[in-house]
This record gives sequence, structure tokens and C-alpha cells, in this order.
Amino acid sequence: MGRWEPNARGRLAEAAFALYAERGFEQTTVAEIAKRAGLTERTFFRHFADKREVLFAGADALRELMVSTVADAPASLAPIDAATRGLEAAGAFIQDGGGLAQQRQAIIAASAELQERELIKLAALAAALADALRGRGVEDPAASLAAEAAVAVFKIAFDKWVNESDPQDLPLRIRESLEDLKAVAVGG
Amino acid sequence: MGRWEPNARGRLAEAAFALYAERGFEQTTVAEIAKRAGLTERTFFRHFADKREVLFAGADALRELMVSTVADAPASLAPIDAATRGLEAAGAFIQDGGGLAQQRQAIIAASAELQERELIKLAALAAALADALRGRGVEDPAASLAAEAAVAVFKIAFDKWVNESDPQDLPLRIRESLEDLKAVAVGG
DNA sequence: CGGTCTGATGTCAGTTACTGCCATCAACAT
DNA sequence: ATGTTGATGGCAGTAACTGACATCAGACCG
Repeated sequence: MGRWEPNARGRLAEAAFALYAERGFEQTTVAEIAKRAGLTERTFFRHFADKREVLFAGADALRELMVSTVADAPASLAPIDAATRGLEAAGAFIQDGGGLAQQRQAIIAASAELQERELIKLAALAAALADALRGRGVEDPAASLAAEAAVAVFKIAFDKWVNESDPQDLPLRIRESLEDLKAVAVGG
Repeated sequence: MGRWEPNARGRLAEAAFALYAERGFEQTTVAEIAKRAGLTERTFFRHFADKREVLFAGADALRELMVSTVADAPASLAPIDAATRGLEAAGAFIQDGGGLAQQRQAIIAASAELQERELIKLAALAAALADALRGRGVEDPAASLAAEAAVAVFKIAFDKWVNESDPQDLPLRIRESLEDLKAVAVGG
């Protein structure tokens, strides 16, 4: 047996998640999280850059999944459709999380601070998607606009999906929202 | 002469702006801002909710301008075009700010914290635009999608404009970006 | 003219997020 | 055995905020 219980990071994340859900993000102190995980405040900050970041630990992996999906999408696809393939892949992943996304969303929805962090993660996602599109030979501003539009589609689709009583097919909601956007964009 | 120098709020904003520009946002303390304005830290927090908010004091007025412009736009306009009218009005206002927008943007671009705040202001803007569109009889999800797409257009257009050596016609850039988005959206 | 009230500010103590620095000590390598 | 390493603890310090109370010029009132 090691000197310490294993998986300190996981225990911290679990404790934080539980406490944020119970009392809300602002009403939870890092000291409480650490105590619940059997660790100290200092150790929390060695594993997570700040009190918010613990809820966004998976964002990098999700972004990489989206980027590689876009990179591997058929070259025949238009930029907006290629970007949406990335969203669908992420959507399928999120959906298989066993309700974690819903709990996480409830926590975030209750805190303006957490919404700020969520938004900057989505902005980073848009930037990464734009990069991936440029890698497919799409020029700016089309690449940036397609990426931003795709993220908007994702936001709307996720919001619809997460508020369903029994969230089912997120990739489908994404495709639906993309069609809605196309209809809206032709507009006048 | 009054008991205190007049316009405490304005002096605080000016001091904050100058210090953020000189040393950067994170390297500036609220105590320094207050001292430069001839006031105390406590007074700063009576005028501004937090250290970031001082840079976003005008956001409400800008949002109201956009919302009322959308509400007053010709009923014949498609949702995305009505929303863009709101953006153009805001763009004209920003452009008349005498270079303030450029300085402000340079400060924000240098700080992740400030970018987070900027993004949540833009999200609030999208929500307000969606409301205004619903007031025009546009149903969801078209209202939300048009609003999100419009804000994406604004982001791209503003970014292009602010990085020009001699920023000229922001409303024009917005119209150009809207056309680009329409071209991108028809896609596949 | 004198009293009272108000609103903007000051003062101060307290909480909490976060950081830097050094100590500890099991596990591992040599 | 001995040295090194890596994850953790402990502790002091900074700075963003917050709540409670004091102050006092000017307005208002009689």
C-alpha cells in the first residue's frame, strides 16, 4: 500500500461535484472539498488550477475528439457540415456519460462564475474548430464563421436536449438545430 | 464646493482604465485604482461589483440600443437581418467612441479573466436579441439561433475591424460578415 | 436660525481564493 | 545502504471582496 490513498485527483473531483450539487458552487469552500477528499486545500490547487476548473477537466479530451473528427471527415463536406460532424461525435460521447452532463449542467446553470468558465471553454472550442477547418483548406473568414455557427448550433441543441425529461438522441438534436440554422440564415 | 470631488465613479473608471492599460489587469490592484482616484478600495466596490465590471459599465446601454433597434426594424425583415440591424446600430455607436473600443479591446485581449466577462456579456446580448426577436413573432428555436448567429457575426466583424490599421466602417464589416455567414450556412 | 436626516464616503475586521516556500517521507533506483 | 524523486502537508502572505459601523457636508424642515 502506498503512502497515500490512490487517486487523489479523482477523489477531489468527486467531493467537489457532490458539494457543488448539494449547496451550490459559491457556498462551497475549497477547504471543505479537500477535507471531504481527505486531503488539504494546498493539494486541491496542485491538481486543479482553480475552484472552477474541477468541473471542466474533461474539456480538453472533448475538444480533441471534435478536432480529430473534423479532420477525418470526408473532404466533400462543406465547412459547416464538417464542423457539425465534430459536434455530433462530442454529442454521442456526452450522451454516454450516464447523466453526468445533466448534473453538471444543473450546477453550472446555478452559478454565473461557472457560466463564464463554460463560455470561455466554448470559445476555445470554436477556435480549435476553426483551426481544424483551416486544416481542411477552408479560408477565413469562412472557417471562423462556420466554427462559431457550429458552436451556436451545439449550444442550442444541448440546451434543448438537457432540458428534456428523458434526454435521448443528442446527435439528432444537433442535426435538427443545424437544419434550423440553415433555414434561419437564408432569411431575407 | 462639495464635501468630495465630484464624479467619483468616473474617476475610478478612468484610473482603472489607465492602470489596466499600463501594467495589465492582473498586475493592478483595486487599492491602486482607488488611490489614483483619490478614494478608498471600499468605495470602488460600492460603484462597481468587481474589479472587472469597471470595463463593462456601458454594456447595458449598448444592449438596450440593440434591442430597441431590433424591435423597431421593419416587420418585413427576416430574423437574422433584423438582428443584424441591431448589431449595425451598436457598431456605429462603438465606432464613434473615439478609439476607446480599440484600447478596451487591447486590455481585454491580454487577460483571460476579462475575456470570460466579455463572453458572458455577449451571451446576455444573445439572450436579449432572442427576446427581441420573439417580440417580433419569431418562434424558437429560430429566435435563439438567429440571435446566436448574429452575435457570432458581430464577434468576427468586430475582430476584423479592431485589427485594421485604421478601423473605418464597422457596420459595413458587419454586413460583410453576415453575407459570409449566409454563404457558409447554405454549405452542403 | 437650529435641528434632523440623508447619502456618499471612510475605517476596520473578517472570509476566502490562490501562491510560494520549505519540510516530510515512502518508493524507487543505484 | 544511500541518494533521489514525487506527492503531499504546513504555513505565511497577498488580494478580492463583504458586512458593520462611524463621519460629516448639504438638504430639508420647522
